[in-house]
Amino acid sequence: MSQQKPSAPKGMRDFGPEEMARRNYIFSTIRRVYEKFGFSPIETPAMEKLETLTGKYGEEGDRLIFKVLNSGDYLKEPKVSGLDLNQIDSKKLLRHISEKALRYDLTVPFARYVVQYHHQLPIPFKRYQIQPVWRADNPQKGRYREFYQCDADVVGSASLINEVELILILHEVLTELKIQGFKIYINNRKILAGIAEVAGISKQLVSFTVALDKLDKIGKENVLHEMQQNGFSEDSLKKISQVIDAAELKKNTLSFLKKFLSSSETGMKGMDEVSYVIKTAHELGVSNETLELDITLARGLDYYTGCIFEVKVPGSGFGSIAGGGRYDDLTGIFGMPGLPGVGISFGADRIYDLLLAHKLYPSFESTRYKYFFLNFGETESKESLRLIQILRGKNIRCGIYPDAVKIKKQMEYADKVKAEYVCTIGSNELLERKLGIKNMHTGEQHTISWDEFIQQITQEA
RNA sequence: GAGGUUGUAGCUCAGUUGGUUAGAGCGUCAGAUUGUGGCUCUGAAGGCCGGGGGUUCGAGUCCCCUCUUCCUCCCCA
Repeated sequence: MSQQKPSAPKGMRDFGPEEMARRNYIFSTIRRVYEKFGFSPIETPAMEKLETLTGKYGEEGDRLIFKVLNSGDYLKEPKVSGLDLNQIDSKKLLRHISEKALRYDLTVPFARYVVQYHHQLPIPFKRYQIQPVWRADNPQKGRYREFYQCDADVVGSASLINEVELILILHEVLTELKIQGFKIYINNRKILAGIAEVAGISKQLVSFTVALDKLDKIGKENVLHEMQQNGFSEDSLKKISQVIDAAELKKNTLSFLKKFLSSSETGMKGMDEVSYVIKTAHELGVSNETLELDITLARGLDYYTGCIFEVKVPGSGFGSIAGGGRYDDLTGIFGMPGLPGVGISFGADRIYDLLLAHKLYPSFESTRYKYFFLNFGETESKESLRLIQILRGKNIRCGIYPDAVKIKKQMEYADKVKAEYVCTIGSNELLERKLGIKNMHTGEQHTISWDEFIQQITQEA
C-alpha cells in the first residue's frame, strides 16, 4: 500500500446503507414505544463541561471519559494560569488543558438540562433521548468507544408507578424486536444497603456490592473469599452466606429477605418498593419468568439510590442490553435538590449485534427505484426527466442514470440498485413519443406511449 | 489499566525449516454482446506483505518498538 490505509478511530464504526436500515428498525421501534408512553424527545450537545461529568460514574468511569483538548496554545504563558510544568502531575495538568469532554451517558447531561430549564418544564417531566455516547474503554465483543443509548427518564416524581411503566416499556420494546428469552433483573440499592447494615459492614458497602455482583461468574466460595480478603468479619460472612444461599435458591428469596432485613429500616423500605414493582408489573402482564429479583445486581454508576434494572438474554453471549434505575438526588449535584428521577436505557449497539447474531431482523427489501430511466443523450434525457418529475409528483420513487454511458453499464447499475422497472427513451422512442418499460424481475419488456404511461400511473396511484 | 491475539490485492484468505519474479477465490475493468442486467467464456489491471528500526549474503517469514483487529480480566450498554 503506497498510502496509509484510511480507517475510523479505534472502537468507532461506519454504518453503510444496509446497517442503517437495521439500526433504524431498532431506533424507530424504541421511539414508537417511548412516545406511546408519553415521553418527549430532547437532544443535548456531544460535549459537556468536564466538571459536569466527573465524579458521577465512579472512579473507573472518570478514567473512561474522553477529554477534549482546549484550543489555543495553553503552554505559551504558563505563569498566567499558574502552571508550573516542572512540578505537576497529569491530573493537575488536565484541569489546565481540558475543560470539555464527550458525554459518557445521557442521564447526567439530562440532569444538567433539567436543572437549567426546570422553570419551563412540566413536572413530572418525561423525556426520551437517542444519541451516541463515548467511552475511552478498550473495545471488545459488544463494546465500542462510540455507541448509542436510548434513554427514557421521569424526573420530579418518586412514585413507583414510574418504575412499573419503565418495566412495561422494556418488556414491550424487546418483545416487539422479537428477542426471545430476555430477562429483566431488578434490585434495589436500599436492599443492598440493608444487607450490609445487618451484616455490620455498612462502611464497606461498595466493596461488598462489587464482590456480590460477581456471584454468577465466580461462585459463592470465591465471593466469600474476596470479602474475607477485604477484611469482613466471620460473623458478617456468615450472614452474607445466608443471603447468597437464599438468592441462589430463587424460591422464597422475598420472604427470607423480609425476615433477614427486619431490623433494617432502609432494607425494609427497599423490600417494599421491589415487592410493589414486581407485583404490579406482573398484574399488568409481565410474566414471572421475565421479571426477576436479583439481589446480586449492583450496577456501577454512583448516582443510583433506589430500584435498579438490568436486562440480559442469558446464553446469548452478550452482556446487558439495557439498564436503568432510580436516582433520587442527581439534580442536587447541580444545585437543585429534592428532584427525584428514574430512567432506563437501551444499548442499541448490543441489541443490533444480538439481533444480527440470532438472525432476528425482518427483511428490508428496499428498492431505491420503482422506475429507473436510462440515459441516451441530452435530448432524450430531457424528455425522461420531464416524465420523472410527473412520477415524483405522484410520490413514486424514480430517477435517471446521470451520464449517457454504455447501456450495458446502465443496466448493470439498475440491477445493482434493485430497480423494479427500467424505462428507456432512446432516439426511436423519442420520435414516436413512446417509452420502453422492462420488468427487471421477469425480464419482460413492452412499449407504450407517454400519455398512456402517465394515465396508467395516475390510475395506480 | 493488565494479559493474549491479528494485520499479505478493493474483500475473504493461502504462502513449507529465512532462498529466484508473493498466489487463489470473489469483486473491479475490458471484450465475446454496435440500445438491455443476472448466467457463461476470454483477457487485464491491482501488493513497499500495517508502519518504523534491527539481525542476515538474503526477511512476508526471525528480534525490538509502535499502530491496528479481535478476545479475556476490570468495568459496562
